[in-house]
Amino acid sequence: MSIANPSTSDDLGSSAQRERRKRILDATYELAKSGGFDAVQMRAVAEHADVALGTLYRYFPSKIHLLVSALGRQFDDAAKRLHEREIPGDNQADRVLYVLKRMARGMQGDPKLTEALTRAFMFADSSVANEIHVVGMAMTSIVTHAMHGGEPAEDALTDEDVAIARVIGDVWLSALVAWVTGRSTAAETAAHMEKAVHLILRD
Amino acid sequence: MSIANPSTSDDLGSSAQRERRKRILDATYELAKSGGFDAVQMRAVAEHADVALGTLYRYFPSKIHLLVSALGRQFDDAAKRLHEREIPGDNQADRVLYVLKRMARGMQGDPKLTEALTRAFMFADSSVANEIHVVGMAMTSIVTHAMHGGEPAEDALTDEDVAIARVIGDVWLSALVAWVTGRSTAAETAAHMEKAVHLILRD
DNA sequence: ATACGTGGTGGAACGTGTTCCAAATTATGC
DNA sequence: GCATAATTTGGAACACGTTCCACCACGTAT
Repeated sequence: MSIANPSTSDDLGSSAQRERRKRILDATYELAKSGGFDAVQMRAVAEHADVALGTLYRYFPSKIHLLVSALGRQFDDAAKRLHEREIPGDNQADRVLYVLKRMARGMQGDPKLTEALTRAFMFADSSVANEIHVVGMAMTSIVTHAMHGGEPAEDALTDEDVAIARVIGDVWLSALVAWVTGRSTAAETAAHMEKAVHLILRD
Repeated sequence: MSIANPSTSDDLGSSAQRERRKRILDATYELAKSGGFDAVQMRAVAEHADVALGTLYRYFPSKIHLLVSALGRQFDDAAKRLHEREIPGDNQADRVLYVLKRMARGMQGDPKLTEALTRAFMFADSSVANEIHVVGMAMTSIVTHAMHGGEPAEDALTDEDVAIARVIGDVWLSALVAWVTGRSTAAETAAHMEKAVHLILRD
């Protein structure tokens, strides 16, 4: 078995294999985007990516792994993009809210995709720990980066900072689930996040 | 269709129907307790509750409805039990933590059950809104009750109180998911909750 | 008492995630 | 180039959630 840990994107595999892996994630992305969680059917993904079903399962041992990996790729991209710029805002709360709203806007632009990825994330069990960890890291990194104003002084991260970022991430995740599952509107979600961030980050 | 809204426990149905409903929820509970989410198989629930599969689906239109209803029943019970007593602790944070730890202990005693109910809750979509609402209400009520020290002055609930309780509930849910899915240990979860509550409730 | 209608029963059937396997293809060491 | 191992393929098969249907049981109005 040569494909051991597909969660870290850089390592492993011949170029043909990296190609296949990318095709699979792209197909997942497309299907999720147009039809949400239910539309990401393993047979459809395989067909779309032009691999056999067995191969798909060799690369991603379950639908959940597949979707969470796709989510990880997306979060990584988002984190990378955000790290390139300074975050506007005069205090931590404003900057964090700026970033969260930015991400929320992106997600609301692709509700089906967001639904698929969020559901998968919430449903994942410990066998998906690696992939989940990637997502959690990206999330925390995004929030702490915003807290610090986008300055590259990332080394100044205290435990306190990380704890705060994790709490905000938790609230964000819950709010996301509520929105994704149709239990609250985008506006309610935004208001709730605003309240929460001000509660947690009282500069 | 006479069984319209089984989420509010009091209404509807002949005694034979209430009986059936209870048997179904009990069977769900037992199966979840011993085998978790995967063990709650609709055929097994039906057999255990001694009803036909079709009948089960008439009472609960999906596995998710079923599990979330079971969760609602459990939260209601927990809320009722907690409302009967005074909550020890000198400030809001202590009291809330007391309650959360109490609930956590209960849940850790039945990890499989907790896993089943939490997964279902996270996976529920808008068609389960009623049942979800019951759970959310119970959760908020538990936290606000703790904040106010168990005094029956529940009328003094401000919007602020409710918002705070909802944020705490969010963090709790995220922490619960992390624990249930094996991404964090019970101790980590407890520490995280402690941190979060102190962050949010600085008396 | 009888007929009617609502709800329950038993079981077949379908869709989709997942597993498995033999054959075909590709990669690797000599 | 060839032998051998590893990977991919195509497709069958299985499990479980869900749907459907023909039939039965029981309470109620006439």
